[in-house]
Amino acid sequence: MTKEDWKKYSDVDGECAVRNVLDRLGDKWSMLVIIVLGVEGTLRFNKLHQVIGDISQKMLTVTLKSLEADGLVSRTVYPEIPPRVEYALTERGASLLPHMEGLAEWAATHMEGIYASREKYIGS
Amino acid sequence: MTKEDWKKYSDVDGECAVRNVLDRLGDKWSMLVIIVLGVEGTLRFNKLHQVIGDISQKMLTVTLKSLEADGLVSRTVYPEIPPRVEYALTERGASLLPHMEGLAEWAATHMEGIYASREKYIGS
DNA sequence: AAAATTACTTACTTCTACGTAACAAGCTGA
DNA sequence: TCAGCTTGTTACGTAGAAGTAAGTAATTTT
Repeated sequence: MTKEDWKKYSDVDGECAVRNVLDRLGDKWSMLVIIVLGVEGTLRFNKLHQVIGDISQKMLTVTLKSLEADGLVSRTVYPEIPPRVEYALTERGASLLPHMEGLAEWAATHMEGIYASREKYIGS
Repeated sequence: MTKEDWKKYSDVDGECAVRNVLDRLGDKWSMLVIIVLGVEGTLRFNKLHQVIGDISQKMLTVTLKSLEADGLVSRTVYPEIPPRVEYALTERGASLLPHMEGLAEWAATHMEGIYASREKYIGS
């Protein structure tokens, strides 16, 4: 990726597609949902809720909707009573997994040093 | 990365180091600042401000401080008048660059399909 | 007839990230 | 003497992100 390629990521005109796409993944839960679906495979709503643990029901639905809108997660409804809805990564969502794994591995590798830095740092 | 490895990323007890580290990078400006410093090399405050274009002065200082606290960016003050302060990536910050490039390339590749998905999607 | 199940929705409140604009320090050149 | 340069800080306000808790629908179980 060259210097020229990167120029376009600072959107002076407010129209940077890359930033627009990544902003959605930068919220509190999207990455985690993708990772969990990637690791566990297809999951129902309540199971997802239980695996993540500390997400509220509302934020789980909101996050899933946004991921579904972007075509990263598929939603399959089985018209039974009580209802059954299964969530899974789409191909596009799965293609994102390696990058998230890369980031997470980086974080796991460096977190000790980062914590040490934070403690030493005296903000003005 | 195995299933067991990922288990720890859902922090039921509120203590997930990976999430703690990545949360700082998920804000509006951190990734962009790292990318710009990675591409352009060492930069002074005002130059950084000008290259990014649409960041406020306050958010640039806040973002830089947080990156400095985490040891991702170095800050060098030259005691001159008017002052000169240079920012650059540390080794740790530079080690993050490939992952960001990976993400950005993924976004550039998929943004067209994602935009199409968003338009087709009818949220309830 | 009451309670449980599943997958949500809605209303309300709280929190925090971010933006704007003014001010500050300390020397320099007009 | 006074505006101007660079790198910030401070006070203040707001929009949107996120949390809480209750409600809903349709059916089976007790």
